[in-house]
Order: sequence, then C-alpha cells, then structure tokens
Amino acid sequence: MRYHKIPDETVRRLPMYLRGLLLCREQGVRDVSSRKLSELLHISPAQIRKDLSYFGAFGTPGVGYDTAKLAKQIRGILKIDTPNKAALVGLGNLGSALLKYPGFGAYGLQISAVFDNDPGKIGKIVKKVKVEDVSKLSTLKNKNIKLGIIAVPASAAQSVADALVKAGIRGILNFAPFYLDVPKKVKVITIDIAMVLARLPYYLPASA
Amino acid sequence: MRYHKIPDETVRRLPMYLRGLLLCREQGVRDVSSRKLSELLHISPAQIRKDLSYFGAFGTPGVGYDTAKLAKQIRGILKIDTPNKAALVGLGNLGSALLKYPGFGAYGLQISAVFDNDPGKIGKIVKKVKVEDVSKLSTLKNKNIKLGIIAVPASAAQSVADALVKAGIRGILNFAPFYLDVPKKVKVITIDIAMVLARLPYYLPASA
DNA sequence: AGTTGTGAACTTATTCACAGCC
DNA sequence: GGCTGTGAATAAGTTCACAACT
Repeated sequence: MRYHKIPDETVRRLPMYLRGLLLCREQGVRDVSSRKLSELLHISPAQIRKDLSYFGAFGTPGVGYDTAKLAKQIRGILKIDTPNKAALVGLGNLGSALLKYPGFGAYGLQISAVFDNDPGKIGKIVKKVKVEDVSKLSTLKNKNIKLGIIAVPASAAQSVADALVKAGIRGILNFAPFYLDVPKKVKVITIDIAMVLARLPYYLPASA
Repeated sequence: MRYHKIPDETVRRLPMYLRGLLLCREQGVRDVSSRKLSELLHISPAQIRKDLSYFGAFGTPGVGYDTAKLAKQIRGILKIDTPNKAALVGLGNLGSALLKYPGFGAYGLQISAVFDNDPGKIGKIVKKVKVEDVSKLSTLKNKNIKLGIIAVPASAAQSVADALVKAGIRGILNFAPFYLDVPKKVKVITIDIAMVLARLPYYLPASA
C-alpha cells in the first residue's frame, strides 16, 4: 500500500493512534493489537490496520504492534519526532489559555513566540515567553518557526494570516470564525468552537 | 430530497452556512446565490445546494436565497432558534476562556451553569454565573440544561461525563483528550486541540 | 490460535450536468 | 441570462474477508 495517496482522514487519525499508544505505554503494555487499540479509541480494527498500512508494515502477525516502535514511527510520519515551535497571535482569553495549555508537549509542540496589539500586554513575560507587538511578526523569519496559531477576533484574522505567511509560516491553526485566504503552500486548519457547539442541539431529542 | 437520511457532513456544514448568511446580512445583502456563498465559505456551490435540498427548497431560481429567511430556516433545523443553555465543567484556563468567549451568542448558546472542584473557585461569580461544586452536577436536572462542556483533565473526563449524563445532559462538547463512553442517546463531539495542532507539521514541506 | 496487511466489495460523500423556473 | 434543485456519475472512505505469517 506504500505508494497510494494518503487519505486526509487517515492523517487526522494518526495523532489519535499516538494518543492510544502513549496510554498503553503508561500502563506498561508492550504490544497492542488493532483490536485492543480499537477498544481504546473506538476506531475499527480494520480502519487502524488500513491507515497504518499506507505508511508501511509495522506490526507482527499473531502479536500486534510494539507500542514504543509504532509511536516512534507515527511521530516520524507526522514530523513531530523533532520539536516544532509555534507562534501564537492574540493573547486574549483563548490565547492565554492556549499558551498555558499543557497538552502540546506530548506532540513535541511548543509555543515559543507570542504577539498581541494591546500595549498593556506587550513586553510582559508569560510562561517564559515575551509578548511582542504584532507589527514585529516579520521577526519570525529568523526564528525557524513554521507554525502559527491565530486567536484574534474574526475582523483581524485575515491580516494576521497575511503577516504570518509573509513571515514564512507554513501551517496555521485558526480559531477565528473566518475563512482564511492563503497561498496553496500554506496549510490552514480552522477550529470554530462556537460552530461546533452549535451542532449539538440538532441531535437533541425533539421533546425538550 | 426531503425524505433521505441526512449526511453527518451536511449537519457539520450548516453552521457555516449560517455564518456566511450573517456576514451577508451585516453587509446589507438581501439575496445570495450558492456561488456567492461559495466564495465566502469555500464550499462548492453544488455542495451548498445539495445540503440545503435535504431539508427543503429554500431558494428562488434566478435569484438565490433570501439571507434572512434562510438563516431562520437553518436556525430551525439546528434547533438553535430558541436559546440553548449549556453547563461548563472545569474552570481552568480553557474553561475560563470558554466562559468569556463572545462567539456563542450568535448561535443562541449560553453557558448558564459552571462547575469546578477547586474550593478556591467554588462560590465565585464569573460572568454572572456562580461557580458550583462538581458534586452538585445533579442539580442540572431542574434547570432544563441539555448541553454540557467538559474542560477538565483527561483523568477526570469520564467521571464528569457520567455525572452529566446522570443529570440529564444529552449533548457534550468535550475538550479532554479521551474517548468518552456514554449511552447512545447522548451525542459527544470531542475537540482535542493539541491533536489538531499536531497534524500541521505533516503538511510542512520536507526541507525545514 | 491469533494477528497483520490488503484487494475487493460496499458505503458514504461530492461533483456533474441539466431540466425547470424566475 | 442566471439560478435552483436533483438524479446520475464520480470520488473518497470504510468494512469485509482471507491469505500469509508468528
């Protein structure tokens, strides 16, 4: 299967597999079958095997997957085997929460630059990172930072995205409820939290 | 098309259409074609028409869709035409940001109950909502709150989910990196922020 | 016996293309 | 002329089922 195009959905699931494997490791489990992983993540065993097969043959028939080895492989595929630095733009409520969020470390991600346009925030040091003026975004070029996180209001999101692209950013995680127009070479993933929550009432039973 | 099963992907896009329509309304646009909406949201015109057709015929050939009328229809479909109250569990960094997040209003969503297990937070009033002890989750039953937001560490997420379900919650937005085991009647949507960010390096060009 | 890896079958989702309408 | 609504065609994604391996 190694020469096929990789489905987007497969890439979306890879971090989940990694999460499951880390959970196994914590519990001292050395080998895990696609069925056991399936119980943990609620993704079908066939799906797991198929997804992994796009990248190679990592398992042992009759045994399963070596948790440490497979985790390493997946990190390599996702390119998170070496640390990735990210720049955060917008130190409002959400931005501050992201800066303090402890979950990024498990995936080798680190927010190592922060920008805001509020003079009251610029210059402050939060989580060992100095808050800089958004006009200084271009300085990212010299810092080997390829990932950006946008946590500003929708009205400012596009101009921030433009500045990030100009500064050499190649991947953007966008929390603003707005479609960002960027060059094809830049990958954008948008999380619109309100929009996700807005989907839930649809599934509520009719009788309130 | 009215009698088909609705694809999940269609439901996922409905809030986007609503966002596009609100944007049009702000600009004073009365009617919008699927093509104009497409340019705004980057969803194909055919996709937009097909999605809407599952629920009825809302447009006028030669003209497009009346923005106000269609917005109202979509709100009805999503059941957000009347306000929906949500309970937030976990007032850490992320929980606090969510409580202050201004974006929910546009979708008729309101966080009207907050729970935490930190004695230092219980009793405080944030954004006009009094923080209660998580052990009081069962009181939700009397408050007609059907939506829950979980913003607690992964280790506590399942027990919080159990309590929410017991308290009559039927829809959960989960930010903990953990698969939640709940009865089929309860809809869970999980956002694992770190996992989403972890996908970006994959798309970076090989040469750093 | 137990599990992987994978082509084939199936299911789901998207796009095409055009009749019908304004 | 321009647009919607939709069946038909296409593409994408998932599951089946089993040969091959430990």
